[in-house]
Amino acid sequence: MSMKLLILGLLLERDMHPYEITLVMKERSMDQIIKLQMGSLYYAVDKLAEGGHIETVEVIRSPDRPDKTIYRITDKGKELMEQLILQQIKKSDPPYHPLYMALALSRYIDQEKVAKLLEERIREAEHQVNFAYQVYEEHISLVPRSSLHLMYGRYEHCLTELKWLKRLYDDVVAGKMSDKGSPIIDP
Amino acid sequence: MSMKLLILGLLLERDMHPYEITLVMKERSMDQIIKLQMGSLYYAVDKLAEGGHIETVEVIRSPDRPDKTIYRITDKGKELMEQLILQQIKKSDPPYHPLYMALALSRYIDQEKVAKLLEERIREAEHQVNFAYQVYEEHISLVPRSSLHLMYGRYEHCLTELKWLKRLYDDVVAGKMSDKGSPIIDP
DNA sequence: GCCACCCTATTCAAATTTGAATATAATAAG
DNA sequence: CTTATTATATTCAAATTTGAATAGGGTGGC
Repeated sequence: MSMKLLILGLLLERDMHPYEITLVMKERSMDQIIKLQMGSLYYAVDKLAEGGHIETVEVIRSPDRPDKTIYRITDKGKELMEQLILQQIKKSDPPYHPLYMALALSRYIDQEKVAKLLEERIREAEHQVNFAYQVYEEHISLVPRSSLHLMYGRYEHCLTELKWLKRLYDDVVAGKMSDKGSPIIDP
Repeated sequence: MSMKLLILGLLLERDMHPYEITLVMKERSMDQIIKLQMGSLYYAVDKLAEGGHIETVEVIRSPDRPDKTIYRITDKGKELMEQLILQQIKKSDPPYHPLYMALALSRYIDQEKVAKLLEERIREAEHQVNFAYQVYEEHISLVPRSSLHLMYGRYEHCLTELKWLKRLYDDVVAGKMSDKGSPIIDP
């Protein structure tokens, strides 16, 4: 659903063809917030077009390349956008975290392997934190606060994740993952 | 994938039938970490059985109810488990957050509606934080640290989310979502 | 000058997830 | 006593996501 929302949001600014949407997404590092899968994008565009929420402006044909189909958002599309936004704000699935599951079971396997991988993860998480903060800082005077909240929120979530990974790592190398009885202490 | 991991993990403790797995999941509030959809569960069980990672122990037939098929994990299944755990730790997609997208676009629509929904969200988030903390506290002396990290991590993530929602809410009621130029301040 | 890789643009089959339907029994609420 | 909800157990069609395939053109390096 949030792919549809993204498409509608971008078409609000100007008419585009699907591939162009991917470019804009990358430019604005939106691909960090919503997974950019070509298949899903084209699928969502088709569905929106079927439903009359977006419509074809023109098809650009050139002999060597695939046709470009440029779309525009319709009034129906703008209504759908409002609905989708409200719907998304409303529904609050808890943040599912695939690593949680893996970590709970990780004590059954070779702790050295786990530690190695966690190190990599921590390094990546550090990059993500830095990057997210940079993106935030660079946009302070450029984008409306709604977008800024998004960037700052991403920074904070990444930071929370990083701290968690570090605690895990410490326990793994200390061989404590199977211990019982002691609470987790914040650094 | 993490559904398969969950199934393998639980079958490690004892043989079960799929429905029983759902019960254990709820008991341990694992349904907060991984979405519990019956369809997905049965699908994953079928796939695991097909691949020889789990096998049928017995089928209990009773006249009035559907048959219960009880499964056990195989050696091949234990190997798969190790692989899946390492794989999950390795791959680090950034935490996709569907609300981010919605919020970035929310300034285009009626701010009062947004504020109302955010209030509800905040209330829910508060419950989640409290619940997550309770779950953590109650398990301190009962489960190994690997599981405890999971619970504490969940608490922290929920807390980060809550703070974020509150900042958003403040800006929405102050009508600042379209403003530019000022940084986000932590409370 | 050619090899390898990235860019442009889209399509497709296969895997997976979703959401609801099925059918019966037990328990609770009024 | 009757109606509503919850528990038992699984299945299925439809929607969606994934991951890779396609196919020609441009670009940088050696």
